[in-house]
Amino acid sequence: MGRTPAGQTREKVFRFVRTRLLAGQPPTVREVQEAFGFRAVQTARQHLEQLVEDGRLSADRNKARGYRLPQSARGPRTVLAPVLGQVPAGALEEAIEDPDGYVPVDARDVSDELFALRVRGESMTGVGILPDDLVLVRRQPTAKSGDIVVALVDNEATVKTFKARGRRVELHPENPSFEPIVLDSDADGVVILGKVIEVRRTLS
Amino acid sequence: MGRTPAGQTREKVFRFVRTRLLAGQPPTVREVQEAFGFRAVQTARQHLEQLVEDGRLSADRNKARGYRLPQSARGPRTVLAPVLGQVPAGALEEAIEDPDGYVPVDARDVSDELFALRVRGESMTGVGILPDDLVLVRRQPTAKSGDIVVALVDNEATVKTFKARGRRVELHPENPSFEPIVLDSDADGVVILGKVIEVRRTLS
DNA sequence: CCTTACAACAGACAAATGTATGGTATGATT
DNA sequence: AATCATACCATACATTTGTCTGTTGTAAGG
Repeated sequence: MGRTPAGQTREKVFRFVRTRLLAGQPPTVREVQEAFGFRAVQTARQHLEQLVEDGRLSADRNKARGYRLPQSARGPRTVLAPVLGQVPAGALEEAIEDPDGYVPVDARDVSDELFALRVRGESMTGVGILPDDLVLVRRQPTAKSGDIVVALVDNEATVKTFKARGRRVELHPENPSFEPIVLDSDADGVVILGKVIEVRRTLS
Repeated sequence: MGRTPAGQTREKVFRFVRTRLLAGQPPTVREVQEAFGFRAVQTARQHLEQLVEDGRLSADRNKARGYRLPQSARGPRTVLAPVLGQVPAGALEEAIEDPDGYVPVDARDVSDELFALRVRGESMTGVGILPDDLVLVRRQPTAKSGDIVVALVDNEATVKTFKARGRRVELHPENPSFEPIVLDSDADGVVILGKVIEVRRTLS
């Protein structure tokens, strides 16, 4: 009966199970057994039970593939946000129906409606938003002063800093080469699509 | 025996299963049965089998909780990269074991080993990498000239642009207020932890 | 030497779960 | 009316899988 130093094998078992769980395929006790070459089911089971006792795993008793990650160890809830290429006039709904792809996002609030947009132009370089960056947007019809928003101006989606100035609304670029857009909040000229909550850039 | 319009129930079954799968908890046939109040296991099974035949699901035969999402219907393969707070001298392995959290990443290559690091300092503002940004890093021991890398200098992880200059290695900041670091590639002074493949910034 | 603790093994049982066979009812089609 | 397809039910069976009981070997401490 080969014997391994204390706790060493258990650590590997934990990683094996965690990997499988994160991949969405909870393992059975016997799959753990085979993965480690144990000749007895019970050996695998003892490790698993010990991990549960240590709080590193949780278990649905008497259920097939019943081992889970406890709430604490669990990763963030991930949702997929559609990546939109073009957002022609008001056609946000349709654009969301036919996205260019999806990106995974850590869902803080599952009720949030998210989408992603690729940035065009250099108007926001001053705050580190560069051309071709991807902005994650939470849909909302209004914004607070200082928020970076996606707004529909002249049938085109644009990323700007939102400023409320009395009865007016200003959309400020963050680049001295560009001019602010000033609009009457009553006018139909301005439509807030949502607020930018994250910026992503892929390198190379 | 109540009867439902053609295909209507099946659609709901599919959504139920998909939701469970995305949540990492594959359902059993009987769980589907109960979720829809079928009085026969077989009813649930027929729906599931039909979905498999339609290519909307795939199945591991004779396995508990064996229904899966087929590759096509699956979104981008999402993996979770550990977010590291501190990376003390060479202790990358240990740091990965005890992360501050995880972020979802679209895994182009599953074999890649990824981790995330929070940026400190303003040395890379020139390329839009600001303090408190999160950089996603693919572990690799070498880099090409021009790559933005995470390197270990004086027991501290730092983000810089990598430049090979003959027998020397240079780590360039992207901010005129900072000085490049020049090192002998032979010396132990430089350890490349990996290459930055993505930059993320959360707003507000 | 004795005790204790741990890692692993062997064999068996029972619950959970996938699968099969045959039947009833309803609607559409011919 | 006859036929066919679909949705559903009832029951049984076989495999997978979780769980239990008891045992062996090794290491550490008294």
